Amino acid sequence: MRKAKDKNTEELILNAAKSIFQSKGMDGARMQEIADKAGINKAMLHYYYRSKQLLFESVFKNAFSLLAPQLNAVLNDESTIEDKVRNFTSNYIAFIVKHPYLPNFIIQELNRNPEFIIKLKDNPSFLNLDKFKLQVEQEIEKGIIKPISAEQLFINVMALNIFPFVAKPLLMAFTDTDDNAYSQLIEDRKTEVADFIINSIKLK
Amino acid sequence: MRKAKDKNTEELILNAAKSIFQSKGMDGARMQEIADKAGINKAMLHYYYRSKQLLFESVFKNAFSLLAPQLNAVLNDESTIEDKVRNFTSNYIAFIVKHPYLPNFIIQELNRNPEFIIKLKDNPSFLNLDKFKLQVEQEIEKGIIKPISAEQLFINVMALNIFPFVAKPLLMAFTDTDDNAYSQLIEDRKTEVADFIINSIKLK
DNA sequence: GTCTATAGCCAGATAGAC
DNA sequence: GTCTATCTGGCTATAGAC
Repeated sequence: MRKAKDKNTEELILNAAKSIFQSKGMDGARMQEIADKAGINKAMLHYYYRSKQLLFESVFKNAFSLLAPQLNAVLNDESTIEDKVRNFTSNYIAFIVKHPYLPNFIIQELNRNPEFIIKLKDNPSFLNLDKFKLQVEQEIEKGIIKPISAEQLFINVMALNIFPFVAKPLLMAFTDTDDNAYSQLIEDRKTEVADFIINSIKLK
Repeated sequence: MRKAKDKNTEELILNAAKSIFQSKGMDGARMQEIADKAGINKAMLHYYYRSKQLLFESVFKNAFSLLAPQLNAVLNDESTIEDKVRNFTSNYIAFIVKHPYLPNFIIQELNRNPEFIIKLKDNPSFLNLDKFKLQVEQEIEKGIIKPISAEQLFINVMALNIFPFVAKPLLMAFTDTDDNAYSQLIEDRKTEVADFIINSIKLK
């Protein structure tokens, strides 16, 4: 039975770096703070990852590789659009509740450095919407859903699911809710969002 | 007839700071870069705004005061929910197209420093959802729209309108579009988003 | 592999001439 | 009000002992 203490140093550093980078961003993070969190000294960070930039990239790729596969799995399975929307909404919200800093971290750092995504797109496991597009067109033709562009539908699903996490402080202020009430709002969205989307696109 | 050159130094600095802070964030911005952009030297920044922190706060409050009044105006006018959704969507997207860095800046900096919003909430012109809530309840009762919580509806409207700007690099990659194609997607959303929402909540 | 000490640089802030 | 020059502190990164 392994304890956390058995983790090797490299992993300790990566976990500490994840936590600091995701809450403060590349520019706001301090190597000293990462070292403190990992319980080792600054020199070790450079010994294992050479520079702040390389340590950051390790954390970023690691974070991104958590998000994309889940999206792909849902988009490319054999279920109907309606089921895809329901599964995605419920699963993705549950996932992000466990990793609340993740979407904001990804979005923020991609805005800071948009060229960065070019590297990611080379990866063969990167998101591919082709199958989803085809399916949307087919269901429209069959009269199952109303006409909508697959891209717009995809953006809507992403927006409705992810935005409440990214803009949490702003939305808490606007809706005048505290942390508990806001968590409840989010919890409700696991089904609310799917209903909202399905209501909009489904033909009676 | 005033030329840009007639602007006083304080304003020059604020505009330069706006541009740099909004694209790089508080931590990524450099006073030297702001001075260069304003065409003056670093000492002047401190002469007028004392510290980086205070200069940043001026920019932030300035940016925030652009967003909130527009929201309030739409939410508190006398039109129906449907018209509110249509007006808001079309106007807000047009507004953000002109200030593309604004939403991301606000969201990012509020995440970095969530206590900051407490100061903003004290402002009497801060967003108030009471009237909107009442109106949603009334239209539900009258059978004009389907039952939905006003907060969830509000979050949905915000998410669908703002997220495409905040997550632009990510969504461009996922939908495999270039800058022009993405601008077109956004342009289409001025009506698409309103239709999407109305379809979902309106009773036949 | 892990540590302490420090090099070297860069950013925010200030002093002081004009 | 505006400038140049400089201080001061903090940060990344490395040297070198163990």
